[in-house]
Amino acid sequence: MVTENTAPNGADPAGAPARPQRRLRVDAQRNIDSLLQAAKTAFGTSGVDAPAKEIADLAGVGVGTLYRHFPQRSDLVKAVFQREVDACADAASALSAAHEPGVALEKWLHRYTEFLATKRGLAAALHSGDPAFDALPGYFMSRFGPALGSLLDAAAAAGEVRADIPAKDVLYAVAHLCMPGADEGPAFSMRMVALLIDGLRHGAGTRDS
Amino acid sequence: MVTENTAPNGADPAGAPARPQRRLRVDAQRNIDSLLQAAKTAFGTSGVDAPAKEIADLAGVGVGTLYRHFPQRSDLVKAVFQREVDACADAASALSAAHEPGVALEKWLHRYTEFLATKRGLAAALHSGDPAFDALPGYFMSRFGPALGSLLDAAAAAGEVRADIPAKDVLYAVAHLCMPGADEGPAFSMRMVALLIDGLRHGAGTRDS
DNA sequence: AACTATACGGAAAGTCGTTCCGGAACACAA
DNA sequence: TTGTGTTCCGGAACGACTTTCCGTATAGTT
Repeated sequence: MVTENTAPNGADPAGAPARPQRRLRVDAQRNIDSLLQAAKTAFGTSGVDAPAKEIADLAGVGVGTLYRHFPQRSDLVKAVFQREVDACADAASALSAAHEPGVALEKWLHRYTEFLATKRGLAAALHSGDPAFDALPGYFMSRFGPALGSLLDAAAAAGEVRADIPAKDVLYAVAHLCMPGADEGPAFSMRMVALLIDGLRHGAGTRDS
Repeated sequence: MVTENTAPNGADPAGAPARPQRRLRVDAQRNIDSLLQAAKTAFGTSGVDAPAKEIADLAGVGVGTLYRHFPQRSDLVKAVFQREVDACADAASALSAAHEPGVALEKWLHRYTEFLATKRGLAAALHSGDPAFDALPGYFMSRFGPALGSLLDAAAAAGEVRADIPAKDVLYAVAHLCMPGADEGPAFSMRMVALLIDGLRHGAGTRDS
């Protein structure tokens, strides 16, 4: 209670990221940014179990600073995850403003695929049973669902894609495509590819096979 | 090369569990059994990351003994996993011999569900990208596929279930049902439940909906 | 400029995984 | 049973990493 945690956000991951109660000192904010950037990089190269020292060094700060802002390791993982989810979700409206609906949709799906590609290690952590991560899948959907939903709606309104596919299905389909584990086998992936290529884009009203 | 690894089995996980080249000393075999039992328990209570000391204490041996038989942590995980897969798969023929085909199938599915329930933590490890675990999903299928297949065939021959459902689909369906993460949501589970209840058991020839 | 609250850095302490080796236990033969 | 060679056990020792702690440095304020 005394020294209130002034970490990036004190809000629950599922809710809107509330503004911190007290404004952070500028160096603190800068270090937090550096840490998140460094953590993202380190997670990519050394996995989510990258040593704290490695992350701190990469960020150019001491380990004490890391633990000041992210008392638990899961806090750092959550923050990185949310930051990247936000970046990817926000890209939707930017793309939507800069391109035709169909193009925006296509570009965003590529962006989303990139996002998934960097989450190979994180996915395992998310499903590891640690209750600290319970809220993240919900956050994932709450951000990506509407983001893709509006792209899909716009494209459908422009007659470029069919309108009967829920955003959620597309999100899951692509997510499964990018998970080459031994889950469903190639057949599942093929079905999903078919859904995306054949079903989504063309057939805005007609559909064979 | 000099001191050949005399761990539980030197065979590849996907193949048949070959007999060790040299016979183990009885105390060694006993300790291996204790370790596997202890590891199973510890994995259940503390997750797959349970401290080595905890497992060794539970087995009543020193940590040195643990590392003698399972030089890598993944070796222990693999051994526990395979042992439980084997136990569950072997239950199929036992049940088949002791019960009517329909009952045997039902009982085995319950047994399989139990198996999955204890693998919550293991599943995360399996998909963590560690190449040591790459072969396990294949082993999983190579044991459970035929086991369930024969149960399914027998039940189908007795006219108690329909014959057009591959064992693999049932395995995946139940596996998904038992994974309450944020993967597919309740709708997916419902579809799978429907497949199992409605599709599998009744409708051995007819099917509504 | 002086002052205070906040934050930084890295040393130190604690925890856990892994290695190592002296001694105990086993298997086998006589 | 006793002897002998081999295998195996146990836990201390070592190293890597996580986490805490506090003297020092700096941003923000008057």
